[in-house]
Amino acid sequence: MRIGELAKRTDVSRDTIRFYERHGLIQSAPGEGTTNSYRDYPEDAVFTLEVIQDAQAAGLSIADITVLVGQFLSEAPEAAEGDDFLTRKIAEVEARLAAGQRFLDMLRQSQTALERAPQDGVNEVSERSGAGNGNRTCN
Amino acid sequence: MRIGELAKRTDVSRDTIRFYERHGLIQSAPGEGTTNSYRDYPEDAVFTLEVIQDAQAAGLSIADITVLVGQFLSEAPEAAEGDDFLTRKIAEVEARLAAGQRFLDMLRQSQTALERAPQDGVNEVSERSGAGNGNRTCN
DNA sequence: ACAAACTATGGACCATTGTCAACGGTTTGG
DNA sequence: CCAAACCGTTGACAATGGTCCATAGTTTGT
Repeated sequence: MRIGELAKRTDVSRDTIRFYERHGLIQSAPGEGTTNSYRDYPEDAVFTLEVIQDAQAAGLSIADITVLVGQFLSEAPEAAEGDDFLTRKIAEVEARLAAGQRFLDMLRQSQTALERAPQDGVNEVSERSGAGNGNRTCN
Repeated sequence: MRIGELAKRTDVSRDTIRFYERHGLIQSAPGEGTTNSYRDYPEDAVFTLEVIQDAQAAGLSIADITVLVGQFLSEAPEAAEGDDFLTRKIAEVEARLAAGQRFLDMLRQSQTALERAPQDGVNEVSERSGAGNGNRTCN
């Protein structure tokens, strides 16, 4: 497909798609059997772009995503160093998601507090990592 | 406490602490009863900085965090608009964490696949949002 | 056939989030 | 007392992740 369709289907702008391509995140081929300069994006570029969105939500950089997406979508005979990288990134993302979850819990507590006292506004939210399910890890 | 101690206790550099302060994320007072220019950081700045780390892991910008931290740590009589902002941010963070979790699941699947086939490297990981607990939301 | 819509390329530009260096003043341990 | 370590301010610098513009060629609907 051409870049416009890909952009529409993934909600990623053309400029951003080209930016990703320049950085090696996705690939395209010269248009099959045409003489123009239009590039042709494979069907799975849609999937790749969706994964990239998720990976960014997980806090990974373009450089990291490039490596990881390369490991997903192609053969990966570099089991030794590749898996090491993968393991490090998993730990990193786990930590980040746990922290994000911690913050989300705080936001929800704050919202609850506001709902129950809509006029006099003093939040008694404090004491990091309290009891209950306050600091569950979600693994 | 002074900035050096705060930096050590939170693992946030002095420069970054000052950067946050310039952007209104934390406050300091002129040193109590001293004539020098040293600032004094309250004890709860440690907590605030920890929350900031978590909030960044949740994908929030400095500007957003400034607003939210202000709502936590001070009185918040603006229930109407404030809670609206809070609600939007909660939804945003929920979506981001769900996406991040999706990606983490992919990483783990990829790792499992690599472990079971350490030499011939073709990952048959595909088909977004599969069965099992693959796309649980963690809420 | 012709305008509207699409495409590629190149480089400029931007916001965000820090980081660093320089300079001069302050505190503190020995 | 003196050097080492600390502090504040200013302003430059940098990496990341895009976004925009101009220019020029291509496709497509009517």
